[in-house]
Amino acid sequence: MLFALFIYFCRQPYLSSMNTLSEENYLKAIFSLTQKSEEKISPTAIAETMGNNAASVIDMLRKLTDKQLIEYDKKQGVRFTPKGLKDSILIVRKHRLWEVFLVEKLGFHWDEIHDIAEELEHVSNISMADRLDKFLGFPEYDPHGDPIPKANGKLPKPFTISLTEVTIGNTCKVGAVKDTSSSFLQYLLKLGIGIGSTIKVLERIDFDKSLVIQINGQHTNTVSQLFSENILIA
Amino acid sequence: MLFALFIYFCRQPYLSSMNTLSEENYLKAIFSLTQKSEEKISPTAIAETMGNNAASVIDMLRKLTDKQLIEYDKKQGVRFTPKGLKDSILIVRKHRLWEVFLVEKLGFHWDEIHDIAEELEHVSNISMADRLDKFLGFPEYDPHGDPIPKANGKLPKPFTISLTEVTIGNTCKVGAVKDTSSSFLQYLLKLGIGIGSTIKVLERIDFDKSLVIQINGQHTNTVSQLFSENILIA
DNA sequence: AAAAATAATTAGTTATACCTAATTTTATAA
DNA sequence: TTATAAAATTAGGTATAACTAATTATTTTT
Repeated sequence: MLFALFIYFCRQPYLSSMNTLSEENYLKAIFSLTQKSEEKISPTAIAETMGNNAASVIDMLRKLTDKQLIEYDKKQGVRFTPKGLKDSILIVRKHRLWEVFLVEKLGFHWDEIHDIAEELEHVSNISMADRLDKFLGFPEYDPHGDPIPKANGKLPKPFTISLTEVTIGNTCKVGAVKDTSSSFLQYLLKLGIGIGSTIKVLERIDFDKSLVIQINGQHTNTVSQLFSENILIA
Repeated sequence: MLFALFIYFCRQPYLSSMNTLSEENYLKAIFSLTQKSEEKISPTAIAETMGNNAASVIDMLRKLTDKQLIEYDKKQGVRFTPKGLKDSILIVRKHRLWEVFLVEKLGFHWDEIHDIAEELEHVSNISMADRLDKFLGFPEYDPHGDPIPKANGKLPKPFTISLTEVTIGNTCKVGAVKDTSSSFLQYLLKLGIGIGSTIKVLERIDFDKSLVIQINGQHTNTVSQLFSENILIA
């Protein structure tokens, strides 16, 4: 009898250990917001990153709270529970590992991989991430230069200094791109800029803060401020 | 005006070129039934393979018919349209290629891969199958010995002759397993039998049609009729 | 401090894909 | 041929996860 009660009270939280596709996408969006800024995470902000409706977000926040993946109140915004953080990091880990796979093993270009990895990241096998990690040789950064969470959840140091901050005359290497939209990535491809490319900053135009840069010691180009802000140096 | 009408009438069938997860699972189930026997494919049979309800199947058959993936009437059962067949074969192709990947590249055992491949097979990028195929060296058979459809939709010859048909005293090689359940695959693992293993049939027991076999020229074992029926020889 | 704007929330609706139960149709056996 | 069983189908319902529109809270501006 007592045992039955025990079972009864243990049911709820442990039963729902797996997350739905939709839940995973919310976790990912919330995680991405925690990385992007220090501000509190609001339903509206989540709706924006997910391209959906705040009302839908509210619904889901209730669900994620019930599953003890997040805590939410209007004052503090959304915050992860330890379990929620762990789950989110695993999704990001899988996403970025699959991106490496798609580029290194299947020969996709870096502007094609995001959407594919969005599908692959949800594959639920428990040892998948670790096996993939090993197979790929434990890469630290994905093809956009984003740090890949380790098996223990730790993230390698992300690149944070943008091309706008490089002193005139200095040379640097591209560590990551901030914007990962196809249009930006394809433009970079056209300019011959990729992760590891060498960029020498020749001149800064005061008028609009555009930069004249030399790419891989070869051709020079003028690039906009927006462009420079989205190049992070190694 | 006429043009607007043209657009209007063209909408429906072409709009819905991508299939949902659920639709893909039905296509796969129907395909698997076409491979297994010559009988007409009934809603009940589909419900059985999918482990769901015949009423649900009827619903989906209507949807797949609307999308021009199948044709269905009670007399003839379910049959693919060319488009439906093409889509199904692509799913099977992806499933089996991913299975090869999971075993060859990630080191999974053959009893672990089915469910993972069920998730991977739905990844929708148009060049995924072909890139994966190339990366894996264009394998002809998956880790269970099932033929992998080629890019043009053609299937390599499947293995059809079971161990029950091997003459006493003869030696054969395992080409495929019919049953791919974990319990069977794990038992085979325990016996040291895999694809390519050598089996010599030493004796047939009249009473229950069990076989005494020698595995890889080493140890001998007695196996049931059900067991032998599920080993297909190369 | 009141008005206006923005954000959060609720209420009610929709589509998908499943379900059960009841009914109709078809096939099989008496 | 009729009774019975099995299969197909319909009707109606559920959960998920989205939506719109309306309402309530909270900020911001005046």
